[in-house]
Amino acid sequence: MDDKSLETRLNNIQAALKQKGYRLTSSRQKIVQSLLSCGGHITADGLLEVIHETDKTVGRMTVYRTLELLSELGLIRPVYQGTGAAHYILLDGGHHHHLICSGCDAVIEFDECGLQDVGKLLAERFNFAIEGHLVEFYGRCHNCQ
Amino acid sequence: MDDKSLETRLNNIQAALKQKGYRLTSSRQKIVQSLLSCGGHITADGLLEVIHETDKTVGRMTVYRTLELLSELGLIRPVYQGTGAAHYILLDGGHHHHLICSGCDAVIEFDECGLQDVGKLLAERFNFAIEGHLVEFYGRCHNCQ
DNA sequence: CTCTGTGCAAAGGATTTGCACTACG
DNA sequence: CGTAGTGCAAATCCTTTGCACAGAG
Repeated sequence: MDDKSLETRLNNIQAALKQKGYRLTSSRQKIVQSLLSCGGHITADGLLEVIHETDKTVGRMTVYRTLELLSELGLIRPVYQGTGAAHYILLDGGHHHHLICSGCDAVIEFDECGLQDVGKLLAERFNFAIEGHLVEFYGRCHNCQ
Repeated sequence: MDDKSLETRLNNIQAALKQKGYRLTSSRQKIVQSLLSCGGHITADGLLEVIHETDKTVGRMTVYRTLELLSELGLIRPVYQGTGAAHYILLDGGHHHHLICSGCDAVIEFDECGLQDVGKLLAERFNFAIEGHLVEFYGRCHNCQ
């Protein structure tokens, strides 16, 4: 389900930006690239640090604004993980699934889903245009039990 | 699935607190009571306002701390809804399912789930003690399409 | 060339401490 | 009675604006 290369996903996101009339600036490219290569599950400031490892010219504000933009486009999504700042997760193909350990905040992503049918049912019942979904299991990982 | 009365749910939460050695103060009782009666999906400050309608003696700090405590116990969970402050949702029986409209931030809760099997599979595969889950569909509601 | 996007600094909120006081058990 | 819990105010952290400048199209 999730066998796209980073390259492909980068292109998809850039295409989505372009299609909506947003510009493909070098800052945005670096931000998207870094977000993809680190796999998501990162805060805005955390992402800024990653970016600064290779490029100091991108500013914090641009990271915040780009993440907000990508959220609006439905490409990523902020979630709470532990306390404090928002963590952004990637929404490949509109959905995302993970386990979170409430002990150590470790994250394990998975692909199983089985929610297509439920989604269709809900879309009909509530007259709702479903664009994607997030599934989050929480509990205790191997080490924290 | 979700046919518990407010009374029952209040007792369950209070029992969970007691069992873990936490005290059942009057502030905590009011906070939990207000949270249940408003159905969740509310910010800390929003909840404080609701409480203050009937009781001005509960302080903001206590609300924040109680919500954090309930989160640790797995009884509620903070989520992003729109931007700004964290919204807390109730986790009855460990799980919660809703639709969120990305246009107007309306929330529709539902009971369908069908994730028990997936949960068991994941628990085995990752040696993970699953305590509950959250399912969030997002898209556009009837009015926002 | 024009207008979107950027970066800085400062403002604005939300959440978290530190500490003396209260009250549950 | 002792300790967990509370409330206030100040501190801290995260995020958003205001504005002049830079760069994509």
